Amino acid sequence: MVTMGDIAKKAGVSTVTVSKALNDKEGVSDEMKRKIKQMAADMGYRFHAAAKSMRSGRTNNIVILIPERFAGDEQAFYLKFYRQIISVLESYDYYGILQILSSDDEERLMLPKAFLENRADGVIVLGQPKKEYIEHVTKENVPLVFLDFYTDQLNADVVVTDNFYAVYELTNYLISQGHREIGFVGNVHTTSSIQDRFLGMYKSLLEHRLPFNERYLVSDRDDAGRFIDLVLPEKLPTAFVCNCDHVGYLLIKKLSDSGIRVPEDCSVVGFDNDIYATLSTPPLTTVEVDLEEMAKVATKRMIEKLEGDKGSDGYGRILIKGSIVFRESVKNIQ
Amino acid sequence: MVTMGDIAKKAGVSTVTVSKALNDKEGVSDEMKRKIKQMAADMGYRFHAAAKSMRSGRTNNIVILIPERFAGDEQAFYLKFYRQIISVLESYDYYGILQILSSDDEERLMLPKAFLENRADGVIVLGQPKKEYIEHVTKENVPLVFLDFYTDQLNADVVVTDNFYAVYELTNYLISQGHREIGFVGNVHTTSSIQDRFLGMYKSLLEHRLPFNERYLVSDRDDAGRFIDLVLPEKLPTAFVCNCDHVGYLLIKKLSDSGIRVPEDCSVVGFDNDIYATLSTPPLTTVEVDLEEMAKVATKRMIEKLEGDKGSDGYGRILIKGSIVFRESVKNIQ
DNA sequence: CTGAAAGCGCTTACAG
DNA sequence: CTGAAAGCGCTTACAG
Repeated sequence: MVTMGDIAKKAGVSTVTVSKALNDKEGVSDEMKRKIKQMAADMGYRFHAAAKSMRSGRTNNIVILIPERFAGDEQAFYLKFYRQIISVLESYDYYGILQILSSDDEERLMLPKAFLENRADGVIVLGQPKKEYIEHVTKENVPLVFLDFYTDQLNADVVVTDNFYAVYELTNYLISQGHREIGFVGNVHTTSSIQDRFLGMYKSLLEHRLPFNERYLVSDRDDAGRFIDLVLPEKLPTAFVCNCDHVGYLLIKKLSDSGIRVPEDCSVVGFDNDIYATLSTPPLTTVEVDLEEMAKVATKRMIEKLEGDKGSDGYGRILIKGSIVFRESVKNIQ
Repeated sequence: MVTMGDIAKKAGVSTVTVSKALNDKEGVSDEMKRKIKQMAADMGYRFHAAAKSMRSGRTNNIVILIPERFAGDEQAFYLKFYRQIISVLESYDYYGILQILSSDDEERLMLPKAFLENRADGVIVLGQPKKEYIEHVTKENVPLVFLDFYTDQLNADVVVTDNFYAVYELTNYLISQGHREIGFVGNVHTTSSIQDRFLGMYKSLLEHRLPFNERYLVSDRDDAGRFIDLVLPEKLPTAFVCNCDHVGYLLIKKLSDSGIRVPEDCSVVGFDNDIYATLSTPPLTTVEVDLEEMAKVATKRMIEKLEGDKGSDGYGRILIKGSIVFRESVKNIQ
């Protein structure tokens, strides 16, 4: 291993000078800097993060903590999220250490091991852990950002997609296409995302002074989150808002099997713009979440906290806008 | 921050004793160990990875390097792979730092930054980079394991799925179901995986003294890997081996559109057992790759290299068996 | 069983 | 513009 000391010896200077030169600090002549950098390159010198970290007390690593049950998802949504995050981190010279939060560790309120070993400066929690876990981790002295879920903890930084507003807009669109009888597919008691999506639809109906018919509320999963068979109401609305594309896909299958054509007899919209939106026939009008922007905002927030621009104190809940993707699953029935 | 020194002061011993106690080394009375551990817990002591790393010269971090073009994949196959790897790493008290290899860095033969900064002890390359990159990285003094692709570098550790043998078995199965005219869908010049899958089929045909009809070879993508429209041969074989499920899915669509029923008129098999295998009608008989085992073997190999059980020297190419998943896309035509 | 000393590779604060 | 000294938190090798 080549150290600054080795370069110093060879160059006939002190390690202090080498350190200054390689870090482009003042107090070394340009000529000397050039020479030292050249030597470092020739000798295959590599920085030693641990030594730097010892002095600064910072590691430039961030833990990304994903509860186990979200990391097994077929579509790897959270892993894609993680991939966005590390790209942003890298642009700030940070690294992201992924840790999966096992249900065991979640139960026992264990902080991520990488953080406990001082391998990381902060933790981005990606996906909603149990309430007690959130409370516990908030109490510890851990720089935290919560990503993609709410919490009612006051002293928390939260970045979420604007579920509410996106479905509000989506429903406005349905109404602009002449729909007055609108249903919702989803169990509003499983996650706050689904609940907010439901409420977004509800707000749009309220604003247009349209009633919501409880019989048009179709559950798609049990309270534990497992999909159940969809039960269609006897009389159908002219359009369904589905809480996600996967369920939109299943609903269209169900409707087709009953001889009901989409969108001719019934319109359907989804949420996520994932693979199910393009695989269904017809492809779904849906909402695309802005993963990249969410990752960017959450990461920036974390780095602000760590590098302590003290002006940017206080906590915040940041909502990131999604965008509607128009496809062929909605009919204008005006 | 609490240090060993703080604990030592409070306990009235030296840091050496604290270090020994917390690391469960010999030379401290059980009574004292218990007391020190209790104090450490009470005081919220956290290990300091950087300090340990300075002495040992090791970080217990591994870089997982994925070329950019594999990390954008819709199904996030490589990210799922990464997720398996970190689970194995964690069980050995290691951490995985994901780095995406940009085409720029690939062109300029840049080693992953986390490695250059001595943040990691080794690199697992996941997914095939350019030939020049592989050559360069092999020459540098980096502990390396290549995962999920071949290289003709002799001094390399390689862990791949046994594409060849799996498709050989899959084709044997087709033949056992009475098929004699068997086609292949895939461009054999894009990746070594596809090539090996083709050769596995070919071996099975050879063994059964069946000819391979060049007209049954259907290309599915251009040499750059982009999907192209499938062109069916005028006369169809009784079965097609597809190089992946996605193409199997597309082929079945194509056949259905031409009024050809699967499996009644033509059987189809795929590879990967991904979402396309279950989404196609009928669902595909296919090969499931053993991600978990591959991750386990690759990770173990890396740790062996680092912890230098010198007996386990030398390099190897390790093939991991997949398994056939039987579904409804093959007809017995005996 | 316990501890004083040295050192891992670097940077900061100070002196020249 | 350059460098000697101290220290970041820990562990190893040695002495008692």
